[in-house]
Amino acid sequence: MERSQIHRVSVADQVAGILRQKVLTGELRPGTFLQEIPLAESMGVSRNTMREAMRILSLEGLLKRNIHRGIAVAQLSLRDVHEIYHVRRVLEISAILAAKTPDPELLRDILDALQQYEAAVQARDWVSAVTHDLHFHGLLIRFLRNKRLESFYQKTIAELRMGMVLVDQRHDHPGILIPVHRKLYELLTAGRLKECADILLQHLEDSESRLAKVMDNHRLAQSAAVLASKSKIS
Amino acid sequence: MERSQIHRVSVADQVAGILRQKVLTGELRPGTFLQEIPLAESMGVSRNTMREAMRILSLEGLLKRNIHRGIAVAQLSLRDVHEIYHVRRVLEISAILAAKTPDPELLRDILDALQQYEAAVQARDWVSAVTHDLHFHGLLIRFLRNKRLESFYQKTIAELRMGMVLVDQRHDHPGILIPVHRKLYELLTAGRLKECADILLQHLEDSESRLAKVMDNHRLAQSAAVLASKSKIS
DNA sequence: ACAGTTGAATTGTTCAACACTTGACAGATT
DNA sequence: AATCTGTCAAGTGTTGAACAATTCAACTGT
Repeated sequence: MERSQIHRVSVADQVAGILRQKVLTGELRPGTFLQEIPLAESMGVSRNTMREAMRILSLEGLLKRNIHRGIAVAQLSLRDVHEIYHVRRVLEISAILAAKTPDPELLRDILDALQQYEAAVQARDWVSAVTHDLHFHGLLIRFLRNKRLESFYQKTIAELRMGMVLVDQRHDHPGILIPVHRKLYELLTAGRLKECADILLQHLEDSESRLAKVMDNHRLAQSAAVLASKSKIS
Repeated sequence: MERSQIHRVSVADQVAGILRQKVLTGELRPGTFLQEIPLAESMGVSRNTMREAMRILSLEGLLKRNIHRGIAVAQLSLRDVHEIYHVRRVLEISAILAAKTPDPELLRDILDALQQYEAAVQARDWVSAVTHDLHFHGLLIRFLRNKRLESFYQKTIAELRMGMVLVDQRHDHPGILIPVHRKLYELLTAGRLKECADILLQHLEDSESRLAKVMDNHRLAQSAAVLASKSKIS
């Protein structure tokens, strides 16, 4: 019998998973207030179970808890974005430099991710492109062969993705990044790790400043909209 | 009024804090099974609140949850120790290399920790020495100026400390490490970061192999004790 | 205007019950 | 004797209802 196929997960964990999906896909947008009772009823679970699920997500950083005031979907500040990219630089570069004798199977997975990414870009499917882009980078971390670092990295990337769904993906141009990713893969397989790390560092810095710019524009547009609606009221 | 002094923390968080203390000090030893109802009653809280607290600690990695089977204090394997030291190497070395223009106040805190550490060693107070040793290293991480990396590091160190209380501290000789820490501090203040990182790397590797050795001896002693008790039964 | 009060709404916490799993034990079967 | 099977107690998972504590907005009277 396949022991791994059995579905033994607690309801609270499943609810946390569903909620996590909704946050990461942007169905629940940053800043949204979540009320325990309506949410619990809408998902057919008890309030206690919903509280456990929300506790999980708040410990992951996806929800922000204010005691006696409610729970809201976390909002990334520019400072958060800077921190997250700092984490990425530290971990991804460490990972590249650790790829002295890379696992062939892992290299093939990375190539797969790269090709799917390129296909998505060619099809102008930006959402899919972002997914495979992040998957590509996530696979790099596996060179570290360290569960704790991997799960911390994934948790951090989840925060980043939450912030990214907010901005309109089409304002960005992930297609520009194809040559960079291809170059990273080639240097990696060639064992030229130092050069690969340098390119990666540059890539991450570019990526950060591009996202920061988009988010800043978005923020300005948002506050302008708020001002407009306020003047309409008065 | 001092708003910061007001006691606005949920009971579940407080219970989690108390439990965390008990685990880190070794009052609750690795492998101990925790039952919800007796524990909740002993601390005067409800079962649900205790469950929330245990959920927090299990997400921190201090408790291990087996569905329908109970919760136990986590036990570090040698592989875990290796992973944790890997995390330390990656983060602490990144931190040292980031100390290009170190904050003078932080340097003074580090010096304080160093001196307290040396005093504890001189007084043969090993428990205190370990505390200040870990505090010294924890302060290094502040050079990264990154809340996410800092809290991840602290969480990881907590796991390590939990594993360390198990073994008798006196078998180790933290006094040997005084010159290393002093040297690290001197290189750091002199701005000789690359050398400092090299010494630190060496120090962490030594430290890991020393702990691994102690833990392995301890493990052998434990299983020998188990065998002895079994033979006594039969 | 404005400080103080009231009250509805929401979260924090407790309690009691039931469903589901697990592990151990006793009896049946081979 | 060894193995299988059904039963049972204990513990966790989940629910629903209740009450306490806190916040926030509306109302009050001055």
